[in-house]
Formats: sequence, C-alpha cells, structure tokens
Amino acid sequence: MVEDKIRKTKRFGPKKPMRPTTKDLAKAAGVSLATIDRVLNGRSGVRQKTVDAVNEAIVRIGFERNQVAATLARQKGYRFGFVVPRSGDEFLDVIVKHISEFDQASRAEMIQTKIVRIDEHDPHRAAKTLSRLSSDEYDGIAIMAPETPQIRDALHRMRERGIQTVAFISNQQEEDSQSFVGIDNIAAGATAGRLMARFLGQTSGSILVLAETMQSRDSLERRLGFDQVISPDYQQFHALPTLETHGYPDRTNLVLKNAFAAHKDIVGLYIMGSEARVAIEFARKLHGDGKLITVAHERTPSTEQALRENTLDALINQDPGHIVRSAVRTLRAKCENRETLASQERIRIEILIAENL
Amino acid sequence: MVEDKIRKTKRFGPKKPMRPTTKDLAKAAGVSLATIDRVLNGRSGVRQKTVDAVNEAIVRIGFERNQVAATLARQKGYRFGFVVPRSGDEFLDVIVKHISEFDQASRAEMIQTKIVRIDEHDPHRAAKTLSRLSSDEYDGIAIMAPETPQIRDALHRMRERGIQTVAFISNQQEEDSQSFVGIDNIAAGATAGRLMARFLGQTSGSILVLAETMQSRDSLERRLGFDQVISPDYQQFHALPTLETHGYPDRTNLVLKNAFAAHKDIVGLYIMGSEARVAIEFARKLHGDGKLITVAHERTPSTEQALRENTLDALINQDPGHIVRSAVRTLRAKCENRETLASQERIRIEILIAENL
DNA sequence: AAGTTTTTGAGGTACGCACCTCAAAATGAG
DNA sequence: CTCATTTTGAGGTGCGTACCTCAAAAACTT
Repeated sequence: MVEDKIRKTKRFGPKKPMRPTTKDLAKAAGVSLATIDRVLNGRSGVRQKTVDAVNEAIVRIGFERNQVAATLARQKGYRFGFVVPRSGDEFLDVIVKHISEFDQASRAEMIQTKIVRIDEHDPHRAAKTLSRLSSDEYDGIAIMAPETPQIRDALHRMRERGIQTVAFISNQQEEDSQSFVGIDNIAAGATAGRLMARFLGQTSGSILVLAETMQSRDSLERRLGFDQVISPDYQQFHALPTLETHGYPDRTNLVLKNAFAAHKDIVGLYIMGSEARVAIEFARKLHGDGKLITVAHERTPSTEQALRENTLDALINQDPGHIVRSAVRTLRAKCENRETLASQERIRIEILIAENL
Repeated sequence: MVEDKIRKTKRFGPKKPMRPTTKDLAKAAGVSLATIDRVLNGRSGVRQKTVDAVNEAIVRIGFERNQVAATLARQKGYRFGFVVPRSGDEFLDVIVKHISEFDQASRAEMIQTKIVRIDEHDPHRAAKTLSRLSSDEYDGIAIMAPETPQIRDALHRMRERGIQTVAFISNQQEEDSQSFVGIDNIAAGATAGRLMARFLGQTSGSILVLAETMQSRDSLERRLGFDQVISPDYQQFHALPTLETHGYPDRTNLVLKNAFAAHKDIVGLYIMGSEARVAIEFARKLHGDGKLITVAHERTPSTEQALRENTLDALINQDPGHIVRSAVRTLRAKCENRETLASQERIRIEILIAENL
C-alpha cells in the first residue's frame, strides 16, 4: 500500500512545471469545468462577466489549450476540401498530386483532405457545387477559382454555414493575409521582368508576353509587375501587348507565329500562364537561331525539362507542397479560432534555373 | 433507458468507416492488447513469431497508430535540442530566432525546442558538451557543427544513449537523407556560378571568391559547384583562388584590397560564407566604378538590404524556417520509428533578388 | 413574491493509446 | 515429467479535452 503512494507521484517527486490544464483554469477563474468548456468553445449561455473572468484567468495563468488532447477528444480530426477547376493544365495536376500526398501523410494526424472539382467556366454551376458542400462533411474549404460574383456569394454563404474558407493560388480579392495562400503575383511578374532583363544583358529588342487570358486577375497582376520593371529601368526593351492563348494549343502556335512574323526583333518570351508546354515547344524550335530568353511560371514536368534543356532560362515557381500545407494550417487555425503566424505562411516566389532544381 | 441505446450509437447510425485502432489490431492478430503494445513500442519479451503475426495484421488491416492519441498518452511531448555554435554570424542569429519562434508556436503541440551552444573551435569541449546531454532531457538533437572526429563520436554515443540525431545546415558526412537537413552545397555553388555568369553577360574578367575558411565542407562544396559551372561553360571568366577571411573584418578588408590591387579585371565577387557584411560594405564602395556582379549566401538583415540597394545582385538562400521545421519533423519521425517523405523535407536552394524578397 | 428565464455546477462518458501489474499459459531444460 | 523461464493475457489507470445531462442557483419579470 505504501507502494501505491509512491506510484502516484510518478517517478521523481512532485516537481510540477506542467502546463495549466482546463482544471487549473477552472480553479483560477473560480468557475466550473463546464463553464470553462462553454467559454473555450464559444457556446452560448454564459454571461459576459463570466466570459471576461475566464479570459482574464487564461492570460493570468498562461493557459493554452492542449490541441493534441482537443483533437483526440473531438474525435473527428478535420475534413478539408480543396476546390479546384475541373479542366486543368499541368500545374493543376501537380497541385492535385500534392493534395493527395498530403492526405496520405496526414491521416495519422487526423486530417482528411478531399478534392472537389468545379467547372470554372460556368460560374453558375460552380456556385451550385459549392452550395452543396455541407458543414457536416467539411470543416473547411480551400478554393482555387477565378473571382466571380457567384463564387464570392457562394463562399460567403459557406462561411455562414460554418465552413471556414481560404483561397489558394488564385486570389479572391480579400486582401487579408489569413484568407489567401499564394504568391504576390505583382512581385512575381516583377521578378520575371528583372530576370528577363538581366539575362538579356546589353541586347535590345521586343519581348513577347503570353497568357491564357487577361481576364484573370493573376495574369493582370503579373503583367503589371513585369511592366513595372521593364518600362522604367530598361529602355532598350519593348514589351509587346499580351497575347492570349485561351488554352488552345493551335491558337497558341498561331499567335506565336504571327507575332514572330510581325516583329523581327523579339529577344524575350515571357510565358505568364501555367500551361507552357506549347509555347516551350515553339521556343525550342527557335532556339537554334540565337538567344531568345524565355521565362515561364510554375514547375511542371514540361517546364522542368525545358529548364534542363536550356530552352527555358528561368522559372518562377510557387511550391505546391507548401501551398497545400499552408492552406491546411490556415484552415485549421480558423477552425480553432486562432491566428497563424503570417511570416510562417508566406509563400515564396521561387526562382528556378537548371542548377537549383 | 431506450434513450441510452440511442446515445450509444452517436448521431446517425453505425456507419463505421473508422480507422482501425489497437483494439481492432489485437483482434485481427489474434493477440491481446498488451502484446500489441509490446510490439508497437518495441518492448522485449515477445517471440519473433508473434511479432511477425502482428506486423502481418498491421499491413493486412491497414493499421496506423493514431499519433494524436499516442502523444497525449505518452504525456510528454518531445524535447528537442538545437546545437549551434557559440560564436555566430548574422545567419546564425536568424536561425536562432526561428528556433525560438518555432518553440513558441509549437508549445500547443507539445514540442519543446531548446538551444544548446557549443564551442565550435574547440572540438574537445564541444564533444564534452554533447556528452552531457542526457536522454531524459532530450529526445533528439539537431546539430549544426563542422565535421570532426570528436563530434562524430559524441553523436554516435548519443545515439547509443537513445537520443535521435540529425545534422542541419552543416553536413556530417552521413549521406542518407534522413540524417541531414539542409541544401546540397555543390548545387548551391553551381547556382551561384550560373547566376554570376549570366548576369555578367558578355563581359570578361576575373571572379573573386571569398570564404570564411576552406577547411569547412560547406565552402569546399560550394566552390566545387561554382567551378563546375564557370570553368567549362564560360571561358571568358577566370575564377581566382578562394580568399579566406577567417571571420575577421580587418582581414576581410585586407584580402579584398590586395586582391583588387593585384587584379585589375575583377568583374565578379562571390561571397560564399554566411557573414557577408564586411565584403558587402567593400563592394558598395566600389559600386560606383561599374558593374561588379556580387552574389552571396544566406538572407540576413545585411544581405537583404544590400539586395534592395542593388549592391548585391543575387542571394542564394536556404529558408531557416523550413530548416527548423524539417529538422523537427525528421527527429520526430525518428523517435516514432517512422520514415519521412524525403520529397517533403528537401530544402530548396532559393534564389533571391530584390523583386522576390 | 412568485414565476420565468438564464446561467452555472456537478458529474459522467468517450477518444486512442501508453504504461503498469499480476497471474496464467506456453515453452524450454533437465 | 517436473521445474524454471519466457511469453502472453486480462485488467486497470491516466493523459487533457469535448460533449452531454440534469439539477441547482442566480438573475430577471411582472
């Protein structure tokens, strides 16, 4: 029986530098555990006065909820949905691959991630798909979609249903950092511009800029950033108006051919869209001629190979793995009513060349 | 009493796509929970035959230990130590800052990270410090230190004491990816070389290479990578022998002055060490003259400012935040006898210019 | 003051696992 | 076959939180 007592105090003595628990908090606040639970989890039926008292005690004793125990008790990790366009380019495939990989890796952490496809060309249908996502199937949604009124509304209603949301890769206008995971596309365009200019060096001539469509915010921003660098700092270059491919290979080839026919002094090619395959192929054929400097966005099998083969000179990338993880961390923080460390969640604008792949 | 039954089956029916628990595993393997525990946690006193049976059942039913519940039950998160040099440059300060930040942010996840300083110039004392780290104070150690026999032995003994180890930033010869977190310095040197060459363009001349010491593996590797690019691909450049600063500002100024006096055709400066302040200051004064292209390593307040001011043309960086997180994930995986996804833990060689800071 | 409503407390169960003890069973040695 | 040893089972406790119920207390109403 003496043994029993010894066992109680674990190994060595009562040294207790432990983190305060809910029980400690209850004592400190002079309320019961039930009330602590109500306050911590934002349930109703607590007087403001009591809420304040609890919050005061939280800071006073430095209470911090044990997330490990919390998720265990909640007995329902988190279920997050990644909403992505149905029709996709190579970059989308990469993203999707990373989402599934993450899902695999985080099963042990009780986090589920599913992929939801939407028709990005039909905002109405897309919004309808979104409206079907219920809060007892998803705790949060990360969405990659162009910014349209329908989608914005759908997201708004989703939030009202209690589903947390965050935009990734494609911004949704909400400028606060807790709602968007991705790069600053103006800066990305500027980075592309600077590299282009520096790689071109002393030569002069025109620069071709290619995009899928200039309807999208991303392209607009990249172009803006690009011009911000090229126009003032380098008079020897002339950046031509953006050519739009609308995602069609044939059209891409056509506009490129026409452009090169019309402008004999093209020295640079800036591919803003994420589908670079066709344009790269076009550039590859030209490469014999001389030094066409080519810069593109997003690492995919094609762009990676082009970089290795020297068809591409530089690649501006945003790490899909980081994006996925960051989106999940952001959603989780929102679910737990926390803030994230903005510094930790910032997605870098990566510059890739053959040597640092 | 009828209510009771209803309560038992939670909300809606017995729909059970749940993850198998230890209980399920016990049933599947035809053994008791106690045995499962023995096998899972590598305790002794189990016949090989039984171990095999359990492992077979694990694969068969796809059991995966619930880490959340495990860490809660273990009632002792993880205590990791980051061993870093006592005397440090700016980059070290940045690293240390990130370690403390991580410590703050992960308290709720029950992960503690402490910083342990060692005297990197006295391998004997350093090893002694390491030998003092006990396994009931640390579950794992991440170490940033030059590779010496003493340290290697100390690490070895540490592992025997049951402390997991991983090297970060400075490699420790163990080539397997699970033991090192940091960049490939050969590739980093090559990246610097390529950027240097491309930024220089058509000019020709000598390139100055500066290091703290060529004793260190990192510098050797960076230099190797640098030469691998410069020598074969660009005959117009001549990379001079590495100058060593040994960390002394005065000496840095001196060697730089002498070098510029001896070689009138210097067009590039490659700063390999992480303490770039003095060299940058030197380059800043020269900048009026013309186009000295300068490339350095590691983002610090100084290098960042130099990049903004255009004194530095490019910066090769390894993200300290990622390094810290990756080191912790790696250590944790080792503690839990798991493997990490190598792809997820690879530290990128980042290229920074003014536009993508 | 009596009734109504709101707020609080007490107590329980569960989550999945770690870690412990003791006895029972299986195995091996002689 | 017996005895010693190794291996296994049964059962319990606790981690810190979520979530639930029911009754008691406090706060408002009229």
